[in-house]
Amino acid sequence: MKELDPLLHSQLRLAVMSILMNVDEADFVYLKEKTESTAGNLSVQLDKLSAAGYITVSKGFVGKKTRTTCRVTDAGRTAFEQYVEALKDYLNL
Amino acid sequence: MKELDPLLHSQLRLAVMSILMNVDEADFVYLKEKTESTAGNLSVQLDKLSAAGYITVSKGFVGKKTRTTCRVTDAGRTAFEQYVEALKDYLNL
DNA sequence: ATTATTTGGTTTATATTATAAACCGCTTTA
DNA sequence: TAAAGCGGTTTATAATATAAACCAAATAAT
Repeated sequence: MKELDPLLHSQLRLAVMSILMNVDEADFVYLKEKTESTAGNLSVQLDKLSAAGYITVSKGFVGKKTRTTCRVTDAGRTAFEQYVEALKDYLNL
Repeated sequence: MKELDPLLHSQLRLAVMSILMNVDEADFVYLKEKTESTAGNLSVQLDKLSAAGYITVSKGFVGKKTRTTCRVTDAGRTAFEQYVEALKDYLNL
């Protein structure tokens, strides 16, 4: 049985990656709403994905307010796809 | 986004359930080999699945040696199927 | 026949993880 | 100018996964 990438095998990180796979970019507030997570938890998990090189996190401004934007990287995309393939074995798909 | 049953969202427990979904029953030694897990880890995770009512664990003898046999219950089957459906959303399947 | 060794596990300790709570700086509103 | 919100981060706590240590019974070796 293939190993399941532990970085992706976490509900919140997987949800974030899943969203980012489908949109060009998404900001912190959007991800928080979509995933129904707390800000603290989301912040931590984004850091981990970022540290792993699976996403990029960039901070900018929209007017006077800060805006944190996330994108999936090529490495993240590949990791996600491999994770999906590995999971299929487990799910009998 | 649907919640992912935390009992199933664990590599080893998922592997065990995945195996049990396909065979009528499987014993401890077989599960250990197939999942490449340590006995301690497997023992703990089988207990959890059993406590949740997802599997039954029965101890018997084959000759003079003990034999621990596991089967998935109807509740386990249902939970597994729901988990798979929920995951599909995340994986974009 | 007694002393290893192996088999089939369980229990307990530890490291990792997920999660929430508390906090912080900046803005807007009262 | 105080207080309330927004957009987060940091830190503490609870839960989880995992391995290490252990145990009893059976088999093998001396």
